[in-house]
Amino acid sequence: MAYRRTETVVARLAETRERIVTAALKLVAKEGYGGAGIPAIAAEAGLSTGALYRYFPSKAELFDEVFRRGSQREIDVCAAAAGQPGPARQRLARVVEVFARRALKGRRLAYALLAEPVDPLIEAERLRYRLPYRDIFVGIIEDGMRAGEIAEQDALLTASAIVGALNEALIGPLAPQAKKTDQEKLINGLALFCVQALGPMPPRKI
Amino acid sequence: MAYRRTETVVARLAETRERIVTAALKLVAKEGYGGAGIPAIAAEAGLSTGALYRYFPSKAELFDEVFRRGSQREIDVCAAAAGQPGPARQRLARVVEVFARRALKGRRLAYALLAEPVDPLIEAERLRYRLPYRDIFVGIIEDGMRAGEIAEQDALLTASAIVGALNEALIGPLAPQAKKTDQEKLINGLALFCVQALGPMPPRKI
DNA sequence: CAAAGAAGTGAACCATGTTTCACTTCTTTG
DNA sequence: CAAAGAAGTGAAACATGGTTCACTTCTTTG
Repeated sequence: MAYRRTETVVARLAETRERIVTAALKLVAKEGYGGAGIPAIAAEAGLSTGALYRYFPSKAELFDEVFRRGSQREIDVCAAAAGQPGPARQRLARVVEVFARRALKGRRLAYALLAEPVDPLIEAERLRYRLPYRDIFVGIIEDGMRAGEIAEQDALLTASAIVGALNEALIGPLAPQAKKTDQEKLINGLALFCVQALGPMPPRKI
Repeated sequence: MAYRRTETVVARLAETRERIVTAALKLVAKEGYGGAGIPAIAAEAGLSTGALYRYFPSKAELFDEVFRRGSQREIDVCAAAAGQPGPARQRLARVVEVFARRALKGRRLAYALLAEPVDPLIEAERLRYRLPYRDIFVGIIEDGMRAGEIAEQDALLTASAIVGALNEALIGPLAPQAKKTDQEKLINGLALFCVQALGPMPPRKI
């Protein structure tokens, strides 16, 4: 027994792993998936292709983590916006605004995370990372129904539809070659769309 | 000059071309894109791989046509539904219902056309084939605005959002492994969502 | 029916990009 | 510092699947 992982080594390994994810994220944000092959990521992280495979068993698993990282902050911010007190419609509008505004700000990454055509393998990952958003909306809608602020409905359906609406409406403006549109108008329009989609205030129960 | 294309030959060529597209469509509908490689398509159409390339210069162009075919009937039906007389909201609801109902009926193909993860190359085609739907909705919305039935709004934005909402809400139920849900409920829910998203009837102009 | 032009064949080719592996370098321990 | 176990290297192997091409078969015309 002549070698054992020291704390130092463990820390360094963790740091390297971190560097890999960061490098991948950086490349994706800068050049899209086209520029984010394994050799490029490894180089960007400052290690060899082979070494990368000591940290991630496959590209798919690497990108699983890359998506988690790329999305987590956004999801957190949206969840926080959703958690603010207020009527359901207002909360929904806030989340939509926050989501759209941030996406438009970090265009390249948002495009990659939401819309850029990618390998089927990675696409499958990406679909999964929409679920948290859907769930945020489900929460708001259910709260609204409980509070009698919005009509009874299939919260999952409405929430899915909202997620789809946001994505699709943003694809165009997020595309790298898109010409600048009036972002605030877009954001407000989207928020209005989503809030209205919930339907009118239901008649008060007696 | 010892050979020229006879009418007969021209007809046969056209027929072969047709067979290729049909074969591709059939394979996609049956097994998804996984089963729809060039060799498989050629075999299904009853000719060799090489021959196929006399009809289509590349896979992308073949699939361009495959999408056109796969979508055209659906688009036509939706356009017809959109063309029926009536107030904009009603027309929108009709289109949504028709679209969703037909998608749920031809699940496998609809899934392939709308949602299945595919090569980036093909994904790009697919994005293009959403535009006709968007344009149908744009038409309805603009009519509605002109008629004072719905509030002034960015028709392109609303239409895009509707397309996205439909797609996303259908992905789950269309997925091959999805368990059956109450389709009519889904369809009605979607129609309601979309109609409500247009906003309330604006106050009459004086 | 011979010549010419076109269509058809399918195995080989190629491009792309992931994954492996024999080898080197580094780190730890007795 | 020698031995052992890990981590790192990077060129080569591999996998996938679209595309090509030298050759064969078919069709037309004089």
